[in-house]
Amino acid sequence: MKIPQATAKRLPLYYRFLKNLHSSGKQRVSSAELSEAVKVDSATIRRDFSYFGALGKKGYGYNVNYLISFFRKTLDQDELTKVALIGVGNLGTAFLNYNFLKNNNTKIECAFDVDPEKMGTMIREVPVYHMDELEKVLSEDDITVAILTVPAPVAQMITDRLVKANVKGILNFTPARLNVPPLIRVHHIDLAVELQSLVYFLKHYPTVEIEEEE
Amino acid sequence: MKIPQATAKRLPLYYRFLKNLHSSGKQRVSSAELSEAVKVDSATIRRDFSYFGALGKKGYGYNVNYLISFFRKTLDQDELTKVALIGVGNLGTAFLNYNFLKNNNTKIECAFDVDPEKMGTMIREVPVYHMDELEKVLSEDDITVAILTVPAPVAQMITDRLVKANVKGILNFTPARLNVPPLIRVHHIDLAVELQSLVYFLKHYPTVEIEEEE
DNA sequence: AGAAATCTGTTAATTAGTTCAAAGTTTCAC
DNA sequence: GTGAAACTTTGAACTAATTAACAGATTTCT
Repeated sequence: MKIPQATAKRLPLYYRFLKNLHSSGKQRVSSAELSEAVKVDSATIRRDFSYFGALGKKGYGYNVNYLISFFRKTLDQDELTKVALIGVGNLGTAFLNYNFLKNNNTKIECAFDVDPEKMGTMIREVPVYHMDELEKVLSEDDITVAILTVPAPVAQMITDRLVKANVKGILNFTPARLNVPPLIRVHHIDLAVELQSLVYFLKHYPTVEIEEEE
Repeated sequence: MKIPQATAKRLPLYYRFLKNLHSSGKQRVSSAELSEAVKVDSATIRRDFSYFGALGKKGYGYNVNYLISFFRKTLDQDELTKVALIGVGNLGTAFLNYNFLKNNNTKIECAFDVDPEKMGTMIREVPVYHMDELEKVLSEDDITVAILTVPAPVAQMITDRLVKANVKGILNFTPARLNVPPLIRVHHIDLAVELQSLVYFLKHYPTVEIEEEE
């Protein structure tokens, strides 16, 4: 199945809004209504959905329950994805308090930090281990996704360890650009760059309105 | 000047790495070297730079100091951009502790929350006001950029107030998709979607390697 | 039942973004 | 000074993504 990247990035968004619609009692929805909610052009939504075949009915729209169950399967929502959090600083702690599980069936299973004070504690029921135990815990728990919220200077070194420990995907909140072997996937979220580019757009594109994602 | 969006988003990234190069003593740099550092194809870098005219020299590369001073002007780094933070929860607090100023000449000038406990306190030298004072403080301080880290259910209501208070750009960390008038710019950073889409890519695009942003 | 309205699926057109590669400068080594 | 090597600039090709537009299917209305 050849789904464009841009489409793939929107799927979780669709899924979440469909669940909202469902819980507000809606049975059917048109691409135009959904567009209003998720702020994506309705033609784009129809195009996106059609990559998966004919999910809707002409003249009717889409059945909310059907779409939800379809996306649940497509997004593997039936199995829990375990995630490790590396670096329990301010940002890391914020993520530990963020309930990813609720909407996404992803769960931060364990956290790591170098601070001996933090070691052995639990934050929101997530155990915090010392960084030395990284490899051991990851392999025992069979975790292949990591959120990286460590200081930039140590990001590469820790990434190397993650890769060795069989991690396949990294959500990198560090300003560092990571060197990884070809099959490892890294998504960057660079807060300073986001803020800076917003400011740039405001000053230089004063009339246009566009959204992003990153 | 017609700079493609994709290019504009990379500018802050280039700027930061150029400063790194500078402080490590480098005088000149080729697109290939820079590519290695920022993980952007070298042809893309050359194309990006060339939108601004001929910044480099054939056979030589780019002069680091020249590029830095050029981007400093282009990114308006000489004037400080004041930013408001709305919602001093876990994520908001993390941002207050993040030193945007250091690299970007953007500064969180004030923060707002509904919690009366927080009101009147300072976090990292940033004063926390009650949400009721939003309009007053923003207009007094002439702030037009806001970081939104409030609970999703109140995001739209607060956005409406921000817009009325003359805010032009919003960095939205809320899962809500905001309704704003045409001239207001919103960048979304949706943490759950990012994590979810990373997981999707891992399962469905196991062999390809691509990076993202924003 | 028939006419009007709704709304998808998809083809085609458009726009945006990336990458290639030829042409042309500059540097460097000798 | 000369030739080879290094590197940018830029037109052109290519790839990806968005948007328009409409035929065809279904529903809704009367």
